[in-house]
Amino acid sequence: MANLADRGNQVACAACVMSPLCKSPVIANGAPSPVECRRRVAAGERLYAAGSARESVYALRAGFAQVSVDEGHGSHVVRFLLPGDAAGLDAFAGGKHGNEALAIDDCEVCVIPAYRAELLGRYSEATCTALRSLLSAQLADSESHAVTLARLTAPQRVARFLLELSRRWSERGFSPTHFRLPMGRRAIGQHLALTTETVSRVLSDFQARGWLDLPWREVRILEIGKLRDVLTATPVLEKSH
Amino acid sequence: MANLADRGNQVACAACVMSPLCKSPVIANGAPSPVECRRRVAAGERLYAAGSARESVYALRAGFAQVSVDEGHGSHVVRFLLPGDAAGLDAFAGGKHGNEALAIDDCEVCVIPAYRAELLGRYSEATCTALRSLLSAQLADSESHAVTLARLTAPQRVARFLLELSRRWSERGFSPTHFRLPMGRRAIGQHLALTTETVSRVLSDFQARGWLDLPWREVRILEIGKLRDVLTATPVLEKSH
DNA sequence: CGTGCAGTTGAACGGGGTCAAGTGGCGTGG
DNA sequence: CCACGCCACTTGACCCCGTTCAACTGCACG
Repeated sequence: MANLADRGNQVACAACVMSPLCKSPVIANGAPSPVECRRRVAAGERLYAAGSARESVYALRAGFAQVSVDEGHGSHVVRFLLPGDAAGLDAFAGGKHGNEALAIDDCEVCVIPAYRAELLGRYSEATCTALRSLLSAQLADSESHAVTLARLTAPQRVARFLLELSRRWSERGFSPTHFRLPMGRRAIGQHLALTTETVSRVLSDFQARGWLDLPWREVRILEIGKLRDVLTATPVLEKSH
Repeated sequence: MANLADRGNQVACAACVMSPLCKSPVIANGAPSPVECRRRVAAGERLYAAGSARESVYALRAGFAQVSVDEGHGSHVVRFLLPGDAAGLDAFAGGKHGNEALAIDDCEVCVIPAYRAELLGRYSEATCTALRSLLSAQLADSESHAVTLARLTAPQRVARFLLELSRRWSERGFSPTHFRLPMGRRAIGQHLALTTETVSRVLSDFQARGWLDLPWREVRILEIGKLRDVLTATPVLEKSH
């Protein structure tokens, strides 16, 4: 496995959504760290499998991963994980994971057993609240993604996808206009409910218009305003209200 | 406003997802009930508006409502609320509600201020866990809905919609084959990412095949197995006669 | 009555899926 | 070293499902 630090994707723990847990004040008072261990996961391997017992949540420290669900109609990529993102939160409800997380790149993850997270929450109201916030934020994201699938055209979906990646990278202190795009066209299609062909065509089109440059599994956004314009153009389905 | 009990949709609090909070053992020990008050909301009114401050979560005691998001591309109905369902959970993260809840029927809701829910959670681990479960379950539901939008054909979406309503009504002790369908075709379309015309056509088709009977804003499912077949059939539907 | 909205149904269009062929990078083995 | 196969991606041609546009029905309410 290559040296992960070389890839330039490693983030400080400060940018991690799980930092309220790791930095919980009760730890200073002797409570154990929520992180049981760090695991390396090679590209193509799973962080956890669908149907596996809910035991832990995961924080991605380095690398790139995707969370997908498969209910028998083909797999749908629910979200992509950047360093600092959490996965496996869905399983606080039942006993089993309803989705799986797959490493796209070689990854390094912090394994946080659920009982440890809950233990911290019991002794620190702030930590408990942080855990709820995390769930709540993912719920809002998920509902927002439904809007993408429900109401946007193919070019709008791709534009929104790129703009969201741009925002997420810049939140982590990286360039909002030039970043890696390590997932394949197929995975992008499974995320946006498009075929690989359509994803490819739209990206080619954006590139032909001079809005993007697409080196191998990278993006360089040249005209971010044009991408935003695509999003604000006329909706397709019925107008509301 | 009509007598809600007459509608036959009122549920015992035992079937409510919020009952772990209302029935929390710490209340027996003198803690206050999480329910601040009960409110009546007339059909067409909002339980809460998008962008309003996060103050409370809501449990639907009677009636029928829908949760929708509008990000400027037209509104998408994220889910329909049956008696016993909760709404407003999305806002545990930020300060504002990202979606709105609209009463389809005349409704009665329990208003549960967030601080009261959190207070109960602080003194009862079981209650805190119940709150997490609720969020977690809605997240799983939301991801599952994304699969509906991403990978199913129009007849499959409608079939799944009906089967899910059937399951939810039967969980509440009502008939799984005969229930009210109080939302309009437009709202169903906004939920499933279809036009009203398509929803209407698919329902008419199901009815023509003898799988359903559709009195005014009701459904009577006659061949529930056929609806399940539609969902499991990978190949395209063949037309009858 | 007229006006309005919800629902149904028909006809035609088009965005994106499907199928198919072609390209280029990369690993493997001769 | 090149030959070969593999796979991700691209591009073109065609087609189908669901949208769009439009007409019509029925019920509610002034």
